[in-house]
Amino acid sequence: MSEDFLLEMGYSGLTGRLKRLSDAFMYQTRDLYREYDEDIEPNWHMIFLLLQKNETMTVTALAEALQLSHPAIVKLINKMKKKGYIDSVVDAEDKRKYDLMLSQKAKQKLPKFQKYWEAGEKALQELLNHNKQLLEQLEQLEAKMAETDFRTRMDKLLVNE
Amino acid sequence: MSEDFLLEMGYSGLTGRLKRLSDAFMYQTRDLYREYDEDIEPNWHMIFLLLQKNETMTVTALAEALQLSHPAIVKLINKMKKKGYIDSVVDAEDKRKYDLMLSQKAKQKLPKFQKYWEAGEKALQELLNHNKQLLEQLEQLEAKMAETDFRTRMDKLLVNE
DNA sequence: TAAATTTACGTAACCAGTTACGTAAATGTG
DNA sequence: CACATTTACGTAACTGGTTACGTAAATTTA
Repeated sequence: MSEDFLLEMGYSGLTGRLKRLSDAFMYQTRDLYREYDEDIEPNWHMIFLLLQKNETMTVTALAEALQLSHPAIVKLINKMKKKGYIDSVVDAEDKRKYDLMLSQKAKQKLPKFQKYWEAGEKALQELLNHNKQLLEQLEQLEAKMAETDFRTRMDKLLVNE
Repeated sequence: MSEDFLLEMGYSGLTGRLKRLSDAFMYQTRDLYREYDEDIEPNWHMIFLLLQKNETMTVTALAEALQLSHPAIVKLINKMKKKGYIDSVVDAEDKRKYDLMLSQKAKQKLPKFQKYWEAGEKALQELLNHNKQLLEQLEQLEAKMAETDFRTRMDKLLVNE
């Protein structure tokens, strides 16, 4: 038996391999943060960047930008608040909304965090042989999924069989 | 603001995009199974295939073949047992081990399941434009990660800075 | 302007993984 | 052969997502 069954399985193994890879990146990044005693999580990265770029954003705006569900953002934000990285105020014009922004602590720590993020980016570039082929392939796949998603394609294939 | 921040972020967005993609495949496949009233989960696919190929396997053997932790396999297997797809007997020679195998129900349902899996494979081929470039790119990435993982590469880059 | 609808956010319950720890069986060793 | 070590599996607690449902504020509409 081979050492990696998913690799053997060609197309059918793809989804599992994507999962394994994304998990590996996440766990390894988290390990590194812990080793360096930083109380941040890997998936906060993009939240930090978005709030750095946009000053204030709402839960919904973050969810759209990252294409996650709003409860996912709520969970993230609550943890970041608990650690003191996020401040929020009720929106003046729409009391349903919270305007989220980086705290002083976050702004102060950002330069340090940036070093980790840069290291991550460089490590990724190494892993991808400094070319964007994988990125481009993924972009094509994402575009195709946006046209007609996996579910719908399976459905059609099952019906037309 | 762009509609997809991760896409904008190049290398840094990659890990999030892998996560999104693998989640999308999983959720959409699960939806399809539910629509067709099949009480199976997406991640059982490879377990079914492995047990079809190998007759009996232990928890550890499955974990190695799929490169998952053993508790992950235990959880999977318990659910599959609960649904009656897996039988297990204590190994005759080593009482710590369970020999896992497909139940009669599983064997009988396999041809039906195979149709879903084939549809999934075809849908994936469509999404990949019937070429294996993405698979190959991923394989290279996996090989590089096996050489020196992401964590170690980040570490080096941080130290040498 | 009153009522219906939509939007923003929160909560609960679920699924998929992980690491850390514990126990019992098998194996290695003095 | 007794004891120490390793291996196989199980359980608990955690992270990261999801969908489904509820509530309050804003907006639309009759």
